[in-house]
Amino acid sequence: MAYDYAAMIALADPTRRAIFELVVEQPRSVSELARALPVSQPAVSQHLKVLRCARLVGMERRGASNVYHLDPYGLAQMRAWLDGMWAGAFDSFKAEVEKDGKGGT
Amino acid sequence: MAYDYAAMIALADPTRRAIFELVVEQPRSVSELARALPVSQPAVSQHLKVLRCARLVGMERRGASNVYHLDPYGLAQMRAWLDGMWAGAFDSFKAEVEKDGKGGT
DNA sequence: CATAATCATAAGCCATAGCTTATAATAAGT
DNA sequence: ACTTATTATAAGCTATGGCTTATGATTATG
Repeated sequence: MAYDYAAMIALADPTRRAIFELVVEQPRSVSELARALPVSQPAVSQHLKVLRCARLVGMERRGASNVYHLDPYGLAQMRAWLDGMWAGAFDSFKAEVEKDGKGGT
Repeated sequence: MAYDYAAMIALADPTRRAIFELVVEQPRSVSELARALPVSQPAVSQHLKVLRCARLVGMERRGASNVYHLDPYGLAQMRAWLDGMWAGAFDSFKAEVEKDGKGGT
């Protein structure tokens, strides 16, 4: 179950980050987001699609509005990847130190 | 001291991720990396520049070779951002629950 | 000193990502 | 039923990002 980096790719775009942070603050509809940002509504919808595929946000219909909310899954996945990478990095570092350390003080 | 997302942007590219993971595994020279990857040496150098600006990797001259190694700073920064986002998300979630909860069971 | 090896930068090419306008679909209000 | 509001998708434009080849600088090697 290799990590597909979708969340990271999604958050690499500044507009998408802005959208995401607004949604994290509180659930918001598409028009709300579009009004709060310097881009068109279709642009927002396109970005929301990417965020949704990365499971960073989820949707809920509310009348004619689509209210987007945070989906913790994407961040959790990302955190898991980071932790794994961190552990691996630490192991490498330790191995490196041990190798160099044989001639040490 | 706002997070500038440089690490996230850097890791959004698949080639750069491959380079980064090789470097995490163990320190490697540019030519080593170029030989291990299906891209040219200049491409590798360009990617390493981005990774270095994001403080994901560091460099050390070793004769005519430039040996790149992991720099924990970038990952640490990213983890800090993630933790902050996580906490914020959790607060929002809590606030949301409390607001809805007033009419509960 | 001459040759080979290693690397970073420059210049140019091209696919892609993000934006726009236009439009169709659904829901609410009158 | 008609109009208004909300949203997703389609089509097209353009800037940008990643790749290439070419080249100059630095270092080891003979």
